[in-house]
Amino acid sequence: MGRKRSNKPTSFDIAYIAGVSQPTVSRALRGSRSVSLATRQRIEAIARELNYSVDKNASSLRSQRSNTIALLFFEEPGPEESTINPFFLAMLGSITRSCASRGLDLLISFQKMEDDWHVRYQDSHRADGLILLGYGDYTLYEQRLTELVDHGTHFVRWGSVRADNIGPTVGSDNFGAGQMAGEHLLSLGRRRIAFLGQADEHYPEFADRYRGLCAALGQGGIASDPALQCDALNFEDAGSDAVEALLATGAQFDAIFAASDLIAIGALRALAAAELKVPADVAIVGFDNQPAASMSNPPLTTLMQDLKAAGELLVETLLAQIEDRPLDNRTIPAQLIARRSTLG
Amino acid sequence: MGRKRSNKPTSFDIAYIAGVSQPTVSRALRGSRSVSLATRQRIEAIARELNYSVDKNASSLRSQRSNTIALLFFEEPGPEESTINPFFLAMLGSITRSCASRGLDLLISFQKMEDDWHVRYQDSHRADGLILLGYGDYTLYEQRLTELVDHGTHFVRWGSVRADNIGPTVGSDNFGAGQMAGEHLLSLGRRRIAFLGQADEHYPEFADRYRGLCAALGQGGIASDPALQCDALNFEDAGSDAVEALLATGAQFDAIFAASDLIAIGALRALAAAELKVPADVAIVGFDNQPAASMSNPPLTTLMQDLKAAGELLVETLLAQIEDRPLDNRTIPAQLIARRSTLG
DNA sequence: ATATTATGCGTATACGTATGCCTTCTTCCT
DNA sequence: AGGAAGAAGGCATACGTATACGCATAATAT
Repeated sequence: MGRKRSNKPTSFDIAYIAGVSQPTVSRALRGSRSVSLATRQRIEAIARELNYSVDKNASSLRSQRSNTIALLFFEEPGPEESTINPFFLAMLGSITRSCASRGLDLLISFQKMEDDWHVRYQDSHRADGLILLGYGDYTLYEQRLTELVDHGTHFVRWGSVRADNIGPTVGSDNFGAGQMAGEHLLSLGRRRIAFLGQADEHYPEFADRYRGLCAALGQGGIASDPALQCDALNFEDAGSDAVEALLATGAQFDAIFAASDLIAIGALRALAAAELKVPADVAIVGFDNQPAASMSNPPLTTLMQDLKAAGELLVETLLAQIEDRPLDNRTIPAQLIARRSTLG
Repeated sequence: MGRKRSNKPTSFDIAYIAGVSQPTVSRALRGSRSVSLATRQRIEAIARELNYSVDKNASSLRSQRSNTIALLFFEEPGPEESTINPFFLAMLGSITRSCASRGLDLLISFQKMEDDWHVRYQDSHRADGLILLGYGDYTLYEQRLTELVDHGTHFVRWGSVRADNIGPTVGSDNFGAGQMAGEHLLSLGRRRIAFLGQADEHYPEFADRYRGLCAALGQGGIASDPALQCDALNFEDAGSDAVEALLATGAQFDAIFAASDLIAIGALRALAAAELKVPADVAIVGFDNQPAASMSNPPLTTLMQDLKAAGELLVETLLAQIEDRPLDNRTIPAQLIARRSTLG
């Protein structure tokens, strides 16, 4: 039965007990070299005994550094209101761990791209920097990013890594992954490969995947047929709609590369409805290796991104940005997970 | 091209421009009634124009209230290191939104139950309170909870709602849900229903579900057979192991109620391996309505918890706790989602 | 008319820490 | 021995806000 209103010990209390001044306590606990080893150990012992912990608000206020970063998810433009992209959710785990291992606190928030999210974090000293996750309308996104840069706000973004990006960006090697998907399908003898996903520059990651696919086709001596590219945003119904549209055009195809697993799963549904066998009639490759990908019927061949590396790199890049260290955009390789949707 | 080092405006700047004192600015922006309407509006206009935002650290330090809550996930004791229980992940979305709508910041973190997680948040004024999510060894959990209570730390916990809980608890109506599962299976003519999941009081939620099932059986005039209860922790392999163990005993059963979808999916795998048809030979009901539940083969009948209500209630209860308002443990009803794993 | 209360705002200060600067005491070099 | 340089720590103060208190002026009561 402890007191309800425990008087939290301060650095002054410790100083008094240790017979030193408050600043010395602060220096000792922060590991300053100008405190003797003996003094520091004495102070540390007292701190431990009192169950002291540094007041975060005071510390952040004084040092103007919160050791906190904010993770902002942007909701998809798709129809579902409440569901969050599972890929980003998975990334959350990895980012959280990266922060924890560096002693950083992590603030998280979901935003609509249209909202004034940039206002809430920039000046309030809530966070030292932002990690931005989410696709969405790239034109609007670019505008926001420009505002952040102009304002001097620190941030990293997950997305398509290009030379002319606004602000530092970390992302998968989407081009390389698209190539792998293409090569995989070519090696299985497929020649007419459809791409389900936006291929325009408003959706740069999808576009990169498509360009990778085209590159693989080119190397295989096959011209890519624009009729086999079919727009789809990142949700399941978009996938089935796209397949239906493709079938309606009468286009011939023996494989599909879907820009995401969600799209691929929708596509599977539409193919089943059209009585097409997977992979006998149509082989299909997804992207993201979501949990659902191994549960689908048949299990989905897909491209797995290294989430652990991704989270690590995001945090590392953001810190570099905050501490004004030089930083280089970097790309994370993907890996093909072959399952029965292509292997049969 | 904004300045990199923008001199953030303070309440003093606003005061100067408005021709009032700094405290008046503070009062105006916080909506104190002791500032005249005219003055307040003038101040608000200036603040908007300067893009002013209250410094969170200073505000929290002075008021001793951070308007931040921390969400702590406890990792499963199971084998997977990096994966997070999808149910809690889904809850995250709902909690985030509840916080956002109340203007609260949300700090998140994953912990091992063994860690000293209670130290980091209690005194540092990082957060006003904690939301605890996760199962795990209940004995250890209880010990930690007692420490929190003794220390006067505010928290709410997701779990089994009982009269003798340590600290406020919000949870699904696991007993009622277990009953629904039982009634559903009984109504389909099943009589020998196995339960996969821990049924002892170290895992109170699973135990509640089991008791609910037994109650339904009792009302149907059927004695529950202890031989049909088979321990399983919350991961996939536990489900298949349990089914294999059950089959090995030679026990007869025509239905399974699994304590979670993960367990159910593992069970499906083992049943398929044993060449048992679902639902013809064995009907199966899961719990959680995870995304994967609709993807399995056959799609899984399961119990859906109202996550939106859950998040809302967790936050509401925590705030009540923080503000010392009276609070009552409350329970959230579940809903049965019937799919082909029972309907055929 | 005087006593009373409410309104609107300024004064002073506290919240708890981190850091620039200065002082003291050693140590070491020439 | 004298002075320079380094080690260890104290002193003063700043970070930006919120709030207890007091003081006018105005409104109301008696």
